[in-house]
Amino acid sequence: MHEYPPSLMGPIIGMSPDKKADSPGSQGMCGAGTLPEAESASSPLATSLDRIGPSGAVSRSRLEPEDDELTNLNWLHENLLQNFTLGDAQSCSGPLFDIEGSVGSPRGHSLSSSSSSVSSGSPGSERDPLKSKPPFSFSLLIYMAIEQSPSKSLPVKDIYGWILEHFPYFSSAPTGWKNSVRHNLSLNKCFRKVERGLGKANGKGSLWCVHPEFRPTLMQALKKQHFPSAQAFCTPPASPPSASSPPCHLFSLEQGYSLKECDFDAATAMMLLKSASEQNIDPYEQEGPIDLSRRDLVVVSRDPKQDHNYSSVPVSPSQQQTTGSSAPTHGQQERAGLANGSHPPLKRARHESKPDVDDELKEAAGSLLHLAGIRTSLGATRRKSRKLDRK
DNA sequence: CCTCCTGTAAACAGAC
DNA sequence: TGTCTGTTTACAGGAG
Repeated sequence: MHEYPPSLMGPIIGMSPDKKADSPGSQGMCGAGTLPEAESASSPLATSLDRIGPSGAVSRSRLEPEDDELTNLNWLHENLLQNFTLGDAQSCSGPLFDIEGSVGSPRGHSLSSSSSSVSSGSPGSERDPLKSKPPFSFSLLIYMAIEQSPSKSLPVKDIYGWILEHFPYFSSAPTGWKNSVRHNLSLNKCFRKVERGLGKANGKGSLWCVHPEFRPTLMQALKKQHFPSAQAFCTPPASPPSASSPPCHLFSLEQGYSLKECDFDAATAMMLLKSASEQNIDPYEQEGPIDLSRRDLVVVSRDPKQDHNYSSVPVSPSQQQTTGSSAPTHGQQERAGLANGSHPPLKRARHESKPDVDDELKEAAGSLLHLAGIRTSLGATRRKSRKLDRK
């Protein structure tokens, strides 16, 4: 049985119907939402949005690294991953992992029938990475998008943009994926809605951010999700890959990034590390606004207990531990249970076994550090400064 | 076979 | 009014 963290599993989800109660009127603490929109009047999220075209098209790829983004995926991609591209990756030979994991896609069905489903194509046939379906679930895509944003929060539109930018596959996919994204945001507990200041004056909708409590989970899921089949080829994080003896399996990202999947895993580790370090300063654990650097954001629903559920049945923490047995229908149990955090006992327990997660985090972080130190001194430096910034 | 997770479609309401 | 956003329900398919 795979160990997808329950929280990541499906309707891991986060917002509960209570969410509705959260809406404008009852946004509780955040409702006030009227944060001093310190931001450039034009955009509360200027730091992140200003790089995004009006149409939502993100032009972040050419991103000039921002101090603010020291820990986000941008630098990771740019520095860590790209280094791989420029580095020995090219000299590597071996199975080319397309984005779908040609060696065995974890998930068979493609996003859409129209997709240039690599899996359906004969080997060797058009395996255009740019058109391949990402090996990540929407949850992870969203997660990455949010995490890589300077403010650690993005409006759906920007999430779309990020996904489109990094996974061109979606640009040619039916728009249904957007629905899926929204669906995920709403359902997935890992994501929390944040109210923008100025009463949405700067755009529709709210900002979405990752619930800190689920970061490790997401990290883990990310780590596990990208190439399940590839793990067999990869050296476990425990043994930090050295520059000289890393498994050489190429993994081509849509953007043209080419990296060894093991390295990619290391990238994940990067995130893990970052995540771990950020846990202590997570906005959610603060009394104030969610973002350390941005006080213009207000958590719409920050209570981890304020779980999402389809059935509108509030679940108390204690219930979360024991529920899962009194579910109506299969489907509903599935959803209500996961959605509202009342994961089935087993899963719930798994999710709560933080020590395990921590170990994983540490383990991954360990290899990550090696990689960071060896391959991306810049990244390390940035992360460091980022940390300082946060303080 | 069953359960769970994920993706997709669709309906609907509210906000802009 | 049309579009976007957010929520919810339902269902299908794959994996464990």
